[in-house]
Amino acid sequence: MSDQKRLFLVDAYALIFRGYYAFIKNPRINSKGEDTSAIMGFMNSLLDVIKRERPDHLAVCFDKGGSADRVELYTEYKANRDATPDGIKTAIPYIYEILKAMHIPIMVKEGYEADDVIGTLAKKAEKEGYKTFMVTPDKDFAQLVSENIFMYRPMFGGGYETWGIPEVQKKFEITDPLQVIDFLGMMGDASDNIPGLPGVGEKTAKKFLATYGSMENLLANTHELKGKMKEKIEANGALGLLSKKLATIMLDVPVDFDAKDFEMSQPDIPKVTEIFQGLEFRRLTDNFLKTFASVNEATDQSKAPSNSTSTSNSDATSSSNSVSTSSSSSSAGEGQFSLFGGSPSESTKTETTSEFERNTIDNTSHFYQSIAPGMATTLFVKNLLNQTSVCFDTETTGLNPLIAELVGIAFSWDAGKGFYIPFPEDKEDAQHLIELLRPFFENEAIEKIGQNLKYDIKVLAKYNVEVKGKLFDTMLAHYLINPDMRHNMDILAETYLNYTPVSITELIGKKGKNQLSMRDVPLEKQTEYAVEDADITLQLKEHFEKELGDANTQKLFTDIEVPLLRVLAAMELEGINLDTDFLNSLSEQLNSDIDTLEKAIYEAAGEEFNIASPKQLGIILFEKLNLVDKPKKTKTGQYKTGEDILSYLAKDHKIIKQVLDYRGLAKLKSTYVDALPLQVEPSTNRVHTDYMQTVAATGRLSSNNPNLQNIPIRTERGRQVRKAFVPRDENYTLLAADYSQIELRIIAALSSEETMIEAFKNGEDIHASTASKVFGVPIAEVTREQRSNAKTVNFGIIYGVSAFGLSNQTDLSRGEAKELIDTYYETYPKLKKYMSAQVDFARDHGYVKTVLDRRRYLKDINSANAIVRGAAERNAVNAPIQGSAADIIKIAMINIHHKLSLGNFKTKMLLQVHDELVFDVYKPELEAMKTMIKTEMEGAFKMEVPLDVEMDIGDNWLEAH
DNA sequence: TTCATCTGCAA
DNA sequence: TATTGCAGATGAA
Repeated sequence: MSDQKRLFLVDAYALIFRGYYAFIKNPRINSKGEDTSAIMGFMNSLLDVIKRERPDHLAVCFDKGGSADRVELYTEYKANRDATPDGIKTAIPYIYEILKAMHIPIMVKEGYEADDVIGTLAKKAEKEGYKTFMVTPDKDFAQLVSENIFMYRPMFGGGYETWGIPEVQKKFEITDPLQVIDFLGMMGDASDNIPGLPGVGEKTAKKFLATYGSMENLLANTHELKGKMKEKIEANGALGLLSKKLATIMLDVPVDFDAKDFEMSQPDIPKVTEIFQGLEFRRLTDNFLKTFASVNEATDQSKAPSNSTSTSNSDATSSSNSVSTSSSSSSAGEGQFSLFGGSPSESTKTETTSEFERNTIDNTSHFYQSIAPGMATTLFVKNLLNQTSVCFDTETTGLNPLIAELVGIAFSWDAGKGFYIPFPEDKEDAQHLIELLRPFFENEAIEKIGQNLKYDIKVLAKYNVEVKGKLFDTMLAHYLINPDMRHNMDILAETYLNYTPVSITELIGKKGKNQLSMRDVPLEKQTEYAVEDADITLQLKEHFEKELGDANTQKLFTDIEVPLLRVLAAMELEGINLDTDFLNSLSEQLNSDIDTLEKAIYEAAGEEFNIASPKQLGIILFEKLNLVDKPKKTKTGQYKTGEDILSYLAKDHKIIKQVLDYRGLAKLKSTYVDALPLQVEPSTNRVHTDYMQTVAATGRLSSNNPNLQNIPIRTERGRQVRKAFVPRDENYTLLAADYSQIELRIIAALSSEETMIEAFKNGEDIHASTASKVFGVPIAEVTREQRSNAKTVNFGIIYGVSAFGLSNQTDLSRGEAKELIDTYYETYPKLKKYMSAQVDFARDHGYVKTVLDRRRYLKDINSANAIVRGAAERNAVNAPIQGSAADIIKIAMINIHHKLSLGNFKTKMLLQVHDELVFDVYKPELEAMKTMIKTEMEGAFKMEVPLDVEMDIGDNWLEAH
């Protein structure tokens, strides 16, 4: 490191936008209803830069009034930008105010963009011997990079990358950073509306630059090009030169660089604190205070380390002494920390080394420590067992719990403090170590806290360790607090603790080629990361425990979601047997049928093309064959070729049916027949789906890797796939049990619509019954078509269908559809009343709820935008119904799982498909299971309308229906 | 390689 | 201009 002075120039708007959108799924709203996401995001980045780099010179640059010069050159410049979101507009005055209070200079020049201001300042500073870092994610700045000017780019997932000349050369495949201008000029920039050369994208631009070096040289040598490309470029030379000008950052903005003005100085701490508190930034305030405390410290020492992590070694003997001391006086919870060397400062003073190296990460905000193997572990576990509530987090070699190996486990039971037990690679040693921890995990009296405990439970199950006792899963808690948001820990930490944890990407890199395994991460970093996660999770728990508040939500959490997590873990570990030979032979049949259709389609089209490409297919159908006068287009301007559109055209040309058939078979083959066998887990020879418990806003589960909730059933060909799902072996049979019309029963019960309730009580065919009533014919005389239309309305009602939607869905005209809906509501008046009551409830309370008081918040219910409001109103009706059905089957699953384990049955519950459960039934247990499952499912929730479960068994999933 | 779009499967 | 999901193929960047 040289003594060269360092200047940091921050591209304010770029970071503000970035910060704002980072929170877009979980916007930060304070108690005054202000959206503070943009301010928070920006301040996080700014403090992060200051903390990491401790710049001695710093300024923040804004745009003002756009670039007069560029707009003069090209009126369309940035013309297609969406309006700045309100959340950003309102943030700007605050950010100005904060920067002023922080004594950070704000650079802004009317009629210039921040790019130009930054560029000009960077070049001036360079002349005065400064090293400049441009803090921005915007790649356009790469053109300014020189020996003394760098880009300092925040990366997604945390961390920064610095781009110097070599990085820019590599990234853009050029020799001189100035060529970035030619690059941008050639390929254009959609976000700035810079046109670029038509038909030139990144690849071509790089190729051109490698050959010609510049835009001008390319245009002078177009004779060397050929074909369409030659024509296009020759015709658009002027456009290319214009684009280059637009992409050039100006270096002659009338601003002065006077080093004194840019020196970092002590902020007005009380003022900043006051503003932060007004905005309700609690953790950010702490972070701010700490950042400036450490900046001062660093300044004092003149040469500061680049981070605040320190390592020290100390021996196990000293800890063992402390252990005996404090376990004899194990009353005070706080005192137990003295086990491992007393207060942090005390522990770091210990300097004795031994083979038991210990890793202590200690800064002003936290104290994290890894536990050496041997004696220290035993002592640690002893301490662990004295706790009543502990947060833990497993670190493993991968995401698949069936094959993941433990790399370490972090524990925390006191905010800001925690411990990490690294695991040896050797399997026997690892098993030996986990045995030491078994008494903790299997202790019924200790509450276990975690984020996504289903994962940890599955990992530990592979080591034959059961996690017993009360559980608190922060992810599940937040799912109940606000199901529409996202629930990953990093976002929760940012939202609720104003804290940005070390991201996993920063630790092990992006997925793909060079991603590290957690094992390759140095112990110190593992400790910091893992314990931080446990620490944060613990703090989130404190937060959510209060926020779950409402007694009924507590109950839903404790009695449903948490117990269900164990049930799901068991089902996922169990997996299901798949007959891959069967699927392989199915694949071959499909192949030959697809081949035949393909040839027929090419024949009918008169040329070969990619049938699976909607773009190419659209051109064939609507431009070549001119099948429709005015084909519908998608919002991106492509022809719509969806099944609903094409099926109307089937009579016009034989190619349509062929295409539809082709699509059906190709879909079947690629999505199911060929994909499923690849999902068989080699170590178990079964398929293990992963149920997501916190994804669906209504309370449903979702399934992935693979998704076993969308296996075909409606078409003959498709349902063959179900034959591939088979029992464990010949001693077992598959049993499928599904709720009959559960959603309609729920809406009937919730609305107290007697007519419909009676029909269910009498065991009538509900769709025929509805048809009989709305069409005014005796139930025995209902035609097939009438029943089908009634069925469509019955389902449509649940989703809030319109006459338009219904007419699309059926053969009815718009008028007929409207009439049908009107008659429907006349037949079932209370249903209509119930629906408006739900919407009213949502307007008044901002949420709707299910039978178990699961809430869904509908922020758009009072929106001025009719489309947005309409969607919220449909949600107000649908969410309680779909959600209540989800609640009910969850109850059944928990009770059934409980009965299965109590009775030590060999029968296992394998799958859940929203209203259906699938079991691998041990044949001798069949009769008992039939009774038990039906009883539990039908008895899961009592309503005015009885629940009805249909079940069947078979040698595969299809037969079981 | 990554990402958005289109399409289509289930309840 | 019908709810909730997941995922494959394509094609642009």
